[in-house]
Amino acid sequence: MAKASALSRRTAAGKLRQSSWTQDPEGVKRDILDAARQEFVENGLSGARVDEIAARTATSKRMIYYYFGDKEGLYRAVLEAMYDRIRSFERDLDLASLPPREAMVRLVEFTFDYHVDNPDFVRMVMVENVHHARNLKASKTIAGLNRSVVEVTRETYRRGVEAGLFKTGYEPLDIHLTISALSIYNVSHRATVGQVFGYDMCAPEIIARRRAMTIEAVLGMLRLDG
Amino acid sequence: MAKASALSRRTAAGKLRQSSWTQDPEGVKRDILDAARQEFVENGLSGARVDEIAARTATSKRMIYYYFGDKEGLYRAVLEAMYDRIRSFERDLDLASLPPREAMVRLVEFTFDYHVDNPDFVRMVMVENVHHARNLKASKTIAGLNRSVVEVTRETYRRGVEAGLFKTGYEPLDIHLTISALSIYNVSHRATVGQVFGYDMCAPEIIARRRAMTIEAVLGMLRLDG
DNA sequence: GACCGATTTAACTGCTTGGTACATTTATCA
DNA sequence: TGATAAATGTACCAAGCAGTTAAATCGGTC
Repeated sequence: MAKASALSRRTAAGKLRQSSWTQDPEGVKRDILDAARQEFVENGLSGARVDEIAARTATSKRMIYYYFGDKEGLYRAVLEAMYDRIRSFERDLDLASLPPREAMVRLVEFTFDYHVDNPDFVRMVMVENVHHARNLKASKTIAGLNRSVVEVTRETYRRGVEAGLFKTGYEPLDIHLTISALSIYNVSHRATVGQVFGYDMCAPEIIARRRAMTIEAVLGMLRLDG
Repeated sequence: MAKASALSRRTAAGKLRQSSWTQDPEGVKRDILDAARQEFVENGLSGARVDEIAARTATSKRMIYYYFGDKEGLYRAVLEAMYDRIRSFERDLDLASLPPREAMVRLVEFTFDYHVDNPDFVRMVMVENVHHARNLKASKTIAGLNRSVVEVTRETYRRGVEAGLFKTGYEPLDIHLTISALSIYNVSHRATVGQVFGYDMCAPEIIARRRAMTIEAVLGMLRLDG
């Protein structure tokens, strides 16, 4: 496939090999991580095959073990890279400048869109849950990371309550979980929903509809008159 | 463990075996399905080991292949049994006798509680999604099954709209998916939420809180004044 | 220009694991 | 009671697969 791209150094049939290559640790690592992400996302942790990951790279299996130790180490590296990415995105949110209600809507939209746009992340989280978050536990980097979203939620909710717009008494984390649940489901359960109900959750108009409903649900939950 | 129960016929150390056993096809099948469910729920499809399943039964590995063909056949059988169970539960719902709003609340409560009470089902669905619902596709039994919940949702929603209680314009299936999303998440994402936020989604008081919020969110979404 | 650690290749290994061959026992029924 | 089919136990196998060995090559340094 796209193996003969940037890192191309393989010969056609193994013969005639020019036996010349350039050192590129970072490039090789990125190449491996990329191939691994695809494979883990596609087949899960147990379902993924190291040989298959190696085949997807421009390098060899040996390098996987050289840089990542073992299969789980590689998996953990992929997981960490994904969480890093979501953290960097969260910084872009600037809700303080918006009035509470609009800020909350934007927070929901952001969360919803992030999951739609990053199905790989959703699937990795799913896989991680199947494995009881064992590798999340083992990772030092990730601990105390996602807290920031909760802080943003807390602040937005607080302002809304203060302005007399939102019902009081909720835990900010619970609000975040509600938003998460409604956002993740549409991606994580595409396959079974598609199969059982014949409903294509990839279709743009359906995604748009579920997005609107998610906003309504969250605002409805927070609304005062009940 | 509980291996030496109803089907007990194993000798202590293999020696001294009395070489006497009774035929019990249905019992053996149930025994295998039970052991398989535990293993698949615990480790997923690829992560599950046939030898481990056999070890959990009172019978031998040979019987698994005798009755279920191969690993995937066994997995499919477990999946089908789970969907059978949820279908039988759905019959217990009698919402027609309740006013629309109360009926909707009860529907949400039922769905929420079912998932909390059947984490195995939730995990199997998760595993199935990791595998792109490939086995759901392969199963004849399951197709056109879960439709009944949607019909119940449709009818309840219709009555609510007619009574001037609910906002118009929603798809019944979308309402069901919203309820499902909020119900499933608390079970399916226990591990990662527990790890990332230190939040114990098994704790009764937290479950109760999320249950209440789920009801609020769904009713809030359906409410007229917006 | 030779030395050295970092990087990379190619071939290999041994255990795991899904699946099977074959013998044996149990129930059925003529 | 003895023939036959269904059910079960035991031992085994071959492929799959994570992980390794050993040697070669590269990039810099003195």
